[in-house]
Amino acid sequence: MALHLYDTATRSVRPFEPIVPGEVSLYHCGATVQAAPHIGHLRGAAIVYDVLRRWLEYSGYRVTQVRNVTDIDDKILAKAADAGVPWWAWAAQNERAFTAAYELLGCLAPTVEPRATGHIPQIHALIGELIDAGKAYAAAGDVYFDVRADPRYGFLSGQKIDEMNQGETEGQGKKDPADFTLWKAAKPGEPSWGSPWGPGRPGWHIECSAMARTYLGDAFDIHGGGLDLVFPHHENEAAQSEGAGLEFARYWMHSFWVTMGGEKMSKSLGNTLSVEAITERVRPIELRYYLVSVHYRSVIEYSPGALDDAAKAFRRIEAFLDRAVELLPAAHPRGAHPGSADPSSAVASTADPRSAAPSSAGFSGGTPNAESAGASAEARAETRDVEPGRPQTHRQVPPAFAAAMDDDLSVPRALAVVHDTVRAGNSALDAGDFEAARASAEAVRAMLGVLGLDPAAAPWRAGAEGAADSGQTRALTDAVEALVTALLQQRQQARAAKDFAAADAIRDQLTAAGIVVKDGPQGSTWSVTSQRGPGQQDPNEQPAGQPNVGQQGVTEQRADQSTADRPDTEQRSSRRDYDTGQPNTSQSDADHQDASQQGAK
RNA sequence: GGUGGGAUGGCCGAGAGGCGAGGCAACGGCCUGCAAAGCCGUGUACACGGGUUCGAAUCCCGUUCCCACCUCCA
Repeated sequence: MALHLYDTATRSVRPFEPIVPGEVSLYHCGATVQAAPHIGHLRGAAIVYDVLRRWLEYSGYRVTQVRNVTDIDDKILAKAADAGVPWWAWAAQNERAFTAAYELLGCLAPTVEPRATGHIPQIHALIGELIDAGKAYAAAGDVYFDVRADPRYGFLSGQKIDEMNQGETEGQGKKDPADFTLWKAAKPGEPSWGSPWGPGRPGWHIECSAMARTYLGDAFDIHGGGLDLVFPHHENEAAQSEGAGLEFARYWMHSFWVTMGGEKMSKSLGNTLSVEAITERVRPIELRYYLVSVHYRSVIEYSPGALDDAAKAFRRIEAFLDRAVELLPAAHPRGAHPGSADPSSAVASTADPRSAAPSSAGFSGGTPNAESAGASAEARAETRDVEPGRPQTHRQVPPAFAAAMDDDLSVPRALAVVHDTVRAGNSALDAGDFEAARASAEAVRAMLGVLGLDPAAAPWRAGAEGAADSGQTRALTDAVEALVTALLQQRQQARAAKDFAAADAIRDQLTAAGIVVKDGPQGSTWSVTSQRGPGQQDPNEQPAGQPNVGQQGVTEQRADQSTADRPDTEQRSSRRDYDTGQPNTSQSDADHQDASQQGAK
């Protein structure tokens, strides 16, 4: 089954057929940078489309993704004025906040991220064409779109001009209250650009029509945005572009909102939740899992309990990957071949100097090529066939996962496949069936990659976080490492001597310090956890309030003999490398993030 | 007033005429020195009332409640 998408314009799921075979042009509305983002923005303006783009790319399409930044509008001017800063400073500051949040949540950089103010000439051109076509008219320095001149007006939202609540704007010179502004005449003290109709600035909507045309042409495949943009924003965009004779978008996608207390998250209601507030409670990757785990056309009613559950569900997946790395025979010395064709190893060895350490415990579940031939044959048998001619550079994903994703991005069903695969992998691990376990681990990583949730991929893996650590933090980490290792060695001796009281006392001591110890056949491992895990939070607490929970650490250390003299130390996620040694499975998914975004102008 | 979306087991959340997605929690078991992790097992869920059907959470009619858009919004 090929990709099917729900199209708002037809209110139905339609088979996706791109204009140009093998390529997809995607435009979706990013932020109007009037304030800092909240998690609703991140889902609706970024993560949903990031997953779409990743799935399209996985499916072999070349994707051109345009996510705009609207950096001039009434609210920006008003809020900047309130704050006593220039409007452009206000816009830039918020844009940075959005960018930081997108990155924090592992969103790939779009192909281009154009700003409205960078496209004034294109806007002028479009308005001129609309006037020439008799679809727009100038009045006292303003230019309006003539809604009555557009027979199709309302096709997207189902609104009828005459049925609408006409709580309309101050329309001096408007022919109809529903007419909307293409060009706003300058008011004193406001920024303005010269134009054929006098100085002014673009109205809302026109910038998207102009930018979509600039980067994607007269017709493009998918237009997306939050559901609340359907009307008037997208309706008006379509009217403008079609009015100028452009075909515009073939599919319209709309992501649902995030609610809190049953109501849409919004500034005016004050029920807004910043990324920062949430990442006090869970790690960013866990927040992403939460946001992604609900179908994009369902509302997410935020609750701390649901967030915690999601984080736990994700940790289960992660734990399997860790376990696989730990238990699978390590025979693929990471870092020993800096020139390896495997990008993940290249990234690892440059981004994290510590990864140059000789194949330390738990670092690799790789296997020599000889036996992986069989494994990959097996893996292939149960994975999706990629269409001929499409790049086959990824690990492959189980057919059920692909089917779910193809069915209007049914991520919840896709995640069920992930969890099923995790269970199968854990069973295989228990049974000592390494080939099956390896295949499961590979499949899990492939699926997570599509969702932007592969813990070993770029934004989440070590270096990034580790490198930001100060020397002092590093020293602290080293100290903890040494102390825990020493205690664990004592405990090991006590256990060997069957002095379980002493052994348990040590474990209790560590537990009290927030360190969880796990005994396994290969020795004990430990990890840092907060004393009050997310699950123990009062579910009724005000989530936007002061968070008091530390991050769930994911540091995993071996405490067996080989660890004692291991020179490198680990900080939380710095040792995420789940490469299990499949030959030539390049991780293109892991690479995107490294290409930094040049596009924003 | 117009236009949409929704109500699923203790919680989250898929599904969409027959075969109980998945996760979290709980309980029992296996494993473990004990834990942890993992695995196996355990739940007569589909707002309410009618109807269609051999069969309905899924279709139809009605009812109740919730939300969104029609003004800025991801």
